[in-house]
Amino acid sequence: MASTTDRLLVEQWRSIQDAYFRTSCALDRALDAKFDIGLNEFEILDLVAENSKSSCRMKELGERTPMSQSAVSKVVDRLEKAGLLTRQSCADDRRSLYLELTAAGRKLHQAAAVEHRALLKENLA
Amino acid sequence: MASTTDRLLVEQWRSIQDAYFRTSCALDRALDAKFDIGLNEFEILDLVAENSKSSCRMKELGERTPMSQSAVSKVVDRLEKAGLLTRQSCADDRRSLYLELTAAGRKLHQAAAVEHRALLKENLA
DNA sequence: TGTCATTGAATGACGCGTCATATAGATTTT
DNA sequence: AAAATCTATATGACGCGTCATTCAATGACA
Repeated sequence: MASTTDRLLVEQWRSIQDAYFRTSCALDRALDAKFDIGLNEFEILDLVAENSKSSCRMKELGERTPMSQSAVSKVVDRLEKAGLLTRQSCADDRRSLYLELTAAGRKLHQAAAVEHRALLKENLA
Repeated sequence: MASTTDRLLVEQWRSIQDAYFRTSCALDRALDAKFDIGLNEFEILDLVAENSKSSCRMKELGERTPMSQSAVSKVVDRLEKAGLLTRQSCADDRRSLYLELTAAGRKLHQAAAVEHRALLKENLA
């Protein structure tokens, strides 16, 4: 054991970890510094902005993100408290909630997205 | 804005995130279930096991891992409490500490490493 | 050699994510 | 249609990582 295959695997994994850490830290810091939101907050904003025309959100978000359901719920809490989006009850299923960006949310998202893409470009490949 | 380049970037990033999450969660759960240690604990064990012949550890670990210095300190705390390694003071620089696996630590590391490599093989590429 | 800056490590407060659970509303079963 | 089950979300306890700070030991420099 401790074959060269294993060593290569471990090295590959470490470099993935490293890349992931670098990128997500860079994103997180920049977004926090300039827009006062964390990376997860931005990603939820980004998802909501992406399909700002379809159905009951919370649920869908859970499917489009690796975050757990409760994490999403808490991120949305913060975004709502920050006045960036609203939860609105859903007529056809009163358990569900629609999420909608506020004007402030849309504005912040647009600005932050520019930064986000730029940092991705810098950090990926 | 919202160029196709940007969309591609974002997709690339999401797939990296996804891969990272899947792999690290799988590792974390398996290691915790079978050996009662988390992924970070294993990685420190792995690093210590790797160069079990050289100098003052804590410091070096900080350089070989994306974890912060204080995170490393706390992981080592847990490993020490679990009886898997020891901190030993360093003759030539009394601020530094040597880390050494205990017999139990070595044993657990060997078993866990097999699992770890197997899961990496499953999840990468 | 006495000051001043630097370095290795530990610690406490804090934020966030996870798990398990709770709750209310939907759906199915009989 | 009542009972049982399932589904969408929220919540609280808890663990862990980060930041800022602290402390002791080292090194530099006058």
